[in-house]
Amino acid sequence: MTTVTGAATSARQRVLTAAVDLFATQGYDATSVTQVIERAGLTKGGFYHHFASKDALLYEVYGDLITAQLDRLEAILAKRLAPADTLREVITDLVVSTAASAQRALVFWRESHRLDDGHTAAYRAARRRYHDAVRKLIRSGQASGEFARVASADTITFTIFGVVNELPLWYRPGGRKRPAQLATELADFVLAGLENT
Amino acid sequence: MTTVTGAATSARQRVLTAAVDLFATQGYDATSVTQVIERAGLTKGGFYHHFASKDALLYEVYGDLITAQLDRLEAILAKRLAPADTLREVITDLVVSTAASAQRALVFWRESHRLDDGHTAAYRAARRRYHDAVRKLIRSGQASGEFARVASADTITFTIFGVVNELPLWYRPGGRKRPAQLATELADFVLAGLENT
DNA sequence: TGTGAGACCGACCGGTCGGTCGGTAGGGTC
DNA sequence: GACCCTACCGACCGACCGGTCGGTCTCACA
Repeated sequence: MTTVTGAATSARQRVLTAAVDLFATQGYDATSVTQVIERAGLTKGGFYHHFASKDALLYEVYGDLITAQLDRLEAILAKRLAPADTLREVITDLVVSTAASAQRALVFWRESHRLDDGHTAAYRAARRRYHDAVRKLIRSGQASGEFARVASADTITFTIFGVVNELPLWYRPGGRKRPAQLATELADFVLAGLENT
Repeated sequence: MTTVTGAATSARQRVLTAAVDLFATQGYDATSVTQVIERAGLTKGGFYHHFASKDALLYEVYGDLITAQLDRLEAILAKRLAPADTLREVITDLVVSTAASAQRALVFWRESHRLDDGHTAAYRAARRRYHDAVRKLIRSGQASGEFARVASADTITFTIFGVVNELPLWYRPGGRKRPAQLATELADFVLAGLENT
């Protein structure tokens, strides 16, 4: 009922915004299409004119976030910096971009297990691609002797993605720490753990 | 329909087992009571004879996992070991106990946002208690100079719980690495990052 | 043999869900 | 003015949801 947005935003955009809000706070299943359209200020018919299904909406919520991250990953790798510098840049980008889209990241990540069909298989593949790149990076750093072998590349990779994926759960945009500072701290900590003494 | 269990298991236990399985793979909302009872091999009436509601079932799934973890935390803290040794024991217990109850941990943690009522507020409090204890431990280690100040205690705490909470997503009981080894690697890595050089 | 209690059954309830569809309002084009 | 197309409306649909309830079966104990 209460249309939140101003005059000029498109119905489609209003639906997306409302859906992210509701999905993030209530979860996907617990949010009805009716709730979404009430907040977005349109009707069932209008909704289904723009979106094929409720699932399609969830799919779109995540949208290009992961692919944009992947693009920037490739750009960082292309610079061919030393492993430590590469890893620092990768971690920083992950933290900053996840914090910037915290709500969307939260929704998709919490709900992604429901989406094993072809639609989202692409997203999961992208996710794995990112994961593999980081692991390979750590492994090569360990092979060259730049990184310590204190733990396996797998475990360290899971650790990095663990924090990053959970970040939407505790990060608050207005909080004391800026994303850039979080990123620096995390990179410092990870690289300290990898330091070859 | 297909009752998975043998003869002697109680209906109540069969329901719990079936529910954890289904919740873990499909999510709580997407799993109907009918699905649960079909797998457990009883009927609606039987289910509601044992459980007050579907919510109560979710509540029970997590059961005493977190409180048992909390008890062991207190036991470890009571030993009053050096921060590094304490942290190692804490991490080991977290990893091993989470791996041992991976499915249950996954369900509760993914679904816990739905449970803001009094029932589960206690669980969230326990979780926070654990979180605070680890942070305090790191902070005191940093204050005494045993740990490096490479990153804030907050960030390091979030990192530890990040991996642990995500562990149910990638850990496979039959996998190559035993939980104890994972725990050792993680503790090694964290402590390497905290080492004061 | 009688009786009471717990375990369990299954038809049924009101309500809500995601999704459909015939219709309309308005603007661009010829 | 006739036409189409896109955006949007809202009453409606069948399916299924969580939960109820009167009843049955079994068995311990009297």
